Amino acid sequence: MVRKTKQRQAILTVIQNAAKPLSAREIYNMVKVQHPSIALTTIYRNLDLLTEQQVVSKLRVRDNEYSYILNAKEHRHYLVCLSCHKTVSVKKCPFDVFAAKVAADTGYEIVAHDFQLYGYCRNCR
Amino acid sequence: MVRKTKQRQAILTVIQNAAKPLSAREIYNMVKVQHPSIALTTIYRNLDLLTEQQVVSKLRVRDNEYSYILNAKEHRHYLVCLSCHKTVSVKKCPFDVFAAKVAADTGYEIVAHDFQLYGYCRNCR
DNA sequence: CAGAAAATGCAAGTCACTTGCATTTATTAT
DNA sequence: ATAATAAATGCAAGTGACTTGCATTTTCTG
Repeated sequence: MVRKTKQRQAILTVIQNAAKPLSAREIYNMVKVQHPSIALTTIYRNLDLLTEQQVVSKLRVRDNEYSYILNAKEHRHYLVCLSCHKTVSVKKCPFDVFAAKVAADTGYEIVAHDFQLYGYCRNCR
Repeated sequence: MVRKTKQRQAILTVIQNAAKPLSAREIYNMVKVQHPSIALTTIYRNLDLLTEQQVVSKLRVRDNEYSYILNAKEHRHYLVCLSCHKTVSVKKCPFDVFAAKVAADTGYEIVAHDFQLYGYCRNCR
């Protein structure tokens, strides 16, 4: 049973209002303005929960560096600028078709995929 | 100037003889048999170097969990069993065609991508 | 409104990886 | 070969993200 807590709502509000994907630390700092006593633990626990519930996506910005973004209605992938971290989403996931073929070839049941693009945005080029 | 050291060669040998991708810790444990005094630091430094040189690929098994695999001649992607970690490679990278379109749509210069499939192998299903 | 379960905050812990630095070792120029 | 020098190593300590245990607080349900 998942309860509606002030902390959880504050975290979600921050993510909803963000112009870009935020790291756990950034979310922590922003939520702290309204909830000075909130613990980092709470941020992590809620981000895990929200990710499980598919409310947000945990996005890998680079090795061991993740940020969170509100989920679009449909499955999305992201293109992250290596310089300024500006992120845009890619409309269509090209892999659903591909996945079926790989499954047939390998005998694996494919249940998930990661796909992430990296580059430089117009400004940073 | 990159030198040929015993440690570096031992690390590479371990990776070459491995039947599956190995984590830094696994490599450390295996190299230690021949080089008991080797430091974990050395493993990490060499894995970074070998990755830069594109001798090996750093493969993300899951969040914050990486393993290393000898590079094939060509660009590859991998399909990892979530249960037993058995890994197979996917022959063709489906992304090259897709990339040009995304670049045109977004104005980004795309320099890298991650693509990883997850599932269950025949045995684990 | 009471009781039970869920969530929080705090402190301490873990784990992978990094850094600084003195020492060793591989290459090179002699 | 040998000495000079630059790279690589090993060790110890540090970092940073995230986790865990536990007592306390809060939400929800009956």
